[in-house]
Amino acid sequence: MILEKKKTFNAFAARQGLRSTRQRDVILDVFLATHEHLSVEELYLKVKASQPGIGQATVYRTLKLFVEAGLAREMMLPDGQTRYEHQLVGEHHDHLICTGCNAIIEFEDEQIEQLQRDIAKRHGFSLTAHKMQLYGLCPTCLRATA
Amino acid sequence: MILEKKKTFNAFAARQGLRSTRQRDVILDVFLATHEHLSVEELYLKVKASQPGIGQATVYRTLKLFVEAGLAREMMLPDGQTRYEHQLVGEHHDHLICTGCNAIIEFEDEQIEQLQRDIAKRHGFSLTAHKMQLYGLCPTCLRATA
DNA sequence: CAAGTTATTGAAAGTCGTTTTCAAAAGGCC
DNA sequence: GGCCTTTTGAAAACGACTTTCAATAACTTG
Repeated sequence: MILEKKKTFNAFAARQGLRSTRQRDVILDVFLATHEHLSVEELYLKVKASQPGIGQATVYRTLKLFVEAGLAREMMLPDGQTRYEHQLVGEHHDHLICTGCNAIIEFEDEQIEQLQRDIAKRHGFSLTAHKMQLYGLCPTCLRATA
Repeated sequence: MILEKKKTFNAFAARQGLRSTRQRDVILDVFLATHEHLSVEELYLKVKASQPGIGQATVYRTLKLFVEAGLAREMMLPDGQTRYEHQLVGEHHDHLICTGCNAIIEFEDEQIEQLQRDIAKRHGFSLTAHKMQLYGLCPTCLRATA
């Protein structure tokens, strides 16, 4: 699966006439090895740990490429940092976010997606993307608050 | 209705021990007179037109108060600016956004809200808020693209 | 209503995430 | 290996927003 993603990126790079560099390889490896919703800063630290000397700017630039290549998705939380998560082709999930501990739970709901398509259709829109975040307190934080 | 909102704010101000100032009155008037999803910058320009000398910082500070008072809602679009819209008590709508012309259409869907509550419940969350944006092309932009 | 206390203000400086600039370095092609 | 072009890192620039701070304005109290 990681190999598959690397292929996806290489295909994209070839299509765009991008050069293959050590930096991009490292950043892709680091990104693919994670499973959280990481900020650029966090990614940058991991990258630097594995290859000191790689600059932040390169990490920023490369993550944008991943989005273009379709293997990452940007998400903006109210904390003001852009975070990146893996994007599996054809799959799109949404987020349930705990405002207590910032935990993020992913979910998918085909019924909601269908209703979203209905709404778009009703307004004559051709839908290309959507974002949905539910905010609340997770069971642990609820218990702590009570 | 505008009067009602002013009362809401005054009540909030009194509760918080806030002082009543000319600046806050002006900003509230300007805000209530709008019907779009305005950025702070846009609001600031309108405010300055009506009362030159009011600073940006005051507009930023005051809009946050409106949110706390429950009469405005923040929304962040991918353009990086925070926008504010009116918030009617008990009503919460979502947005359908045209990526061509940036038009914003508001909608409400009780079915989706119910499903959201179900999802939260399933994960043991106590839901406090949600954000949902659908992105696509509006009929006009669709026609222009074709 | 004057005096004192405290909140509020505007301007400017500061933050912080992100982007751009630019010269040096590296990649790919002949 | 040379040549042209992309990519890079460091530092500067950017832009939205927040903070600082001294001046000013709003309540409170006597």
